[in-house]
Amino acid sequence: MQKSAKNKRATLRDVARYAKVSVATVSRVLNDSALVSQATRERVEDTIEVLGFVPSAAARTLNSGNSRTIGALVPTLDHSIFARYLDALENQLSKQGYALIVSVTGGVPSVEERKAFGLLDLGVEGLVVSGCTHSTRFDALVDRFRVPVLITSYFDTEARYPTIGYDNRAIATKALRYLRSLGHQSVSVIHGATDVNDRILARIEAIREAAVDVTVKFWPVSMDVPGGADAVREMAKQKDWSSALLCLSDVQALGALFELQRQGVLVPRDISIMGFDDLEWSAVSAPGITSISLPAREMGTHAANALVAWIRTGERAQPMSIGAEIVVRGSTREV
Amino acid sequence: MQKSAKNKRATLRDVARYAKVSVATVSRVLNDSALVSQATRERVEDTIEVLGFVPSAAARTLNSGNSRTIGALVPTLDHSIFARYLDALENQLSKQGYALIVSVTGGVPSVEERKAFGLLDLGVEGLVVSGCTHSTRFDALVDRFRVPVLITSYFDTEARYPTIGYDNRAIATKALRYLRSLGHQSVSVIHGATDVNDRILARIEAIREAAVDVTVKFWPVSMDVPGGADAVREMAKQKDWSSALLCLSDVQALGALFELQRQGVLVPRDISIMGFDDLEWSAVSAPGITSISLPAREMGTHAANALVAWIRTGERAQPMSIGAEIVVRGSTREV
DNA sequence: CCACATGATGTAACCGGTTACAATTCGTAG
DNA sequence: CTACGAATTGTAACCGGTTACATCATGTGG
Repeated sequence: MQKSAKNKRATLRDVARYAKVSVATVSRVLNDSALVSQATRERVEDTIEVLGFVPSAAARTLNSGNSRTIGALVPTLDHSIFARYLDALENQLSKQGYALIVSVTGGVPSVEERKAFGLLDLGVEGLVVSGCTHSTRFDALVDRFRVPVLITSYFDTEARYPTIGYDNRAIATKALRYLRSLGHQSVSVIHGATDVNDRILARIEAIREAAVDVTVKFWPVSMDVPGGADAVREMAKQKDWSSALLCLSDVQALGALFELQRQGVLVPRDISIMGFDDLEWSAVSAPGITSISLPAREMGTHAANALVAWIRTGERAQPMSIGAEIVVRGSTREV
Repeated sequence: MQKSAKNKRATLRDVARYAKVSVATVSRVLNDSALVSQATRERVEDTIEVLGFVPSAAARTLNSGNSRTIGALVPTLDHSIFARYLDALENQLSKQGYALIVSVTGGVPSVEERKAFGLLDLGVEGLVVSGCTHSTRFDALVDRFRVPVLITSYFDTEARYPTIGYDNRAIATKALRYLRSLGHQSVSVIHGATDVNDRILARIEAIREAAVDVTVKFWPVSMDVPGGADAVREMAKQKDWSSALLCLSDVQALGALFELQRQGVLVPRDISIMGFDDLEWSAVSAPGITSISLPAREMGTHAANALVAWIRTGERAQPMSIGAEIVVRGSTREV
């Protein structure tokens, strides 16, 4: 094997040599910058084709300084809210020429730090972080890399970074008020773990502190369909029934609904159920589940736009509250 | 402002100058390569700390040649199978030091080509592509970049690239056989669009060609919960009932179940329902839906391992079939 | 026929790291 | 006291592009 490496990719210099022009000319052709004669341009393009030349992203990044990637940190992909949000985020970023690098943190702060470092180390131009409590080490990291950071999934003008998301406290209060307006005086709140999920935490705090004349009891279970069923079974065991169930996630609401049906309890005649997230099947279950619609796609799109604008202009993004609406369906009734 | 740029990030040369050592020494400290005296090392580390120096990924990539990223092409993130698969893929890649860049194609070949190019252009070291029909332009692209490509979501030893996934034909046949074994002589197959989804296509073909003594009728609807309900409504309208419904996606099965309940048809007494994918709520609906469990996580993990091994060793990955099991629940009965 | 504008192309430095190889220092065996 | 080798550290080339600036060939007005 001669020094002409066996199957390394061709470089710009190879093209230049082969086409008998200078590297500058090849570069000009690549960036179709004005001043190259038609004849030369064609010759170079042919050579590029023949050699199967492909410019190196790393080299380009090295002198332009931008990697055209942004990083997203999410607790999990295996939850439709995050998946849908990322779907929209990727879509919008892609339109603006950015690629999305996804890192899953499991909601664990130490993992989040590690993954954030990995993303920054890779040279992402910005970071979007979803719903987790951030550490001072994370902040130090961000300071160091001087990179725009956006927080999503909750809205808080006081936060260290611009937030784009739902005002979880307001939403939760709204839900509780709604149930109260239907006449429910006692509400059982079914929710997931609070230690790794500050969205849930915010909702719970708001409900606890709400100046609404309702007796509230909290039922912590896992954040999935079986969790909702578990909560109902526990209520049955303790013979502790409220007239309304407020599930801080629709998956739990579905589990609760199924379990109540299994036990012969009629919804909404005997018990009303209200969920959060407005997942697609919440509209089609029997009865449909009254829920709070969180426009995850909208959040993703806005986050993409805000972050790219921030990167382009250098002006810090503004916090943005994404509205959420109560979607009334058959699972709740007036008492 | 002097030439000492205002707030550019510090470079390795800055550190060298400031610590009064050579660039080579700084580089050695960074890669904690053996031969640096303790004193020098500490001095350099302090300087790095003081200047807040952060090595540039692009520069590293430029001479090492590897970007430590791999790209994934998926039709959508907004579907739990893909989200779960990516979750596992990211997890496993991350363990091996690779970051995951996600691109969503919507199942459109032209978009797939464009996004594939974007990923390759970014310098990904490998590509994992899920469930879409690939074009010759895509193949040309891959040839050109000489990058390992893995196909997931279906299994086919004849394919142009190594596949890691479910043998959709075998699975579909298995499902049909199962229904036949329960005594069903006529089966209505509810499925999504076939033009953008070759997994569904493979299942349909297998069912059509299966040497099983069953009358089959196909009901194409949208691939979501409302779609399943639509199919049932259409059956009601046409008064065209089979004793069993085979839904090629659990979301459709759920829609069908809800719609049947709404119409007062009892499952499984009047009609049996069987789904695909074994989504989490399939276990908790009332009745639970008999389904085919597709271990998406397992597929993601295997794909990650196979691709990384391929990149490391240069040896083409072997195709791998991921098993799928029938999970029997209350929605099917013997007739 | 010459001066100068204009277009096309080449040269070489630079981006920020890595690394082969040279150079220097120091300890100590001869 | 000298010499040789190990331990450190420095120099400069290189990775593969971009780009400021120099160079050169034409063309046109004076």
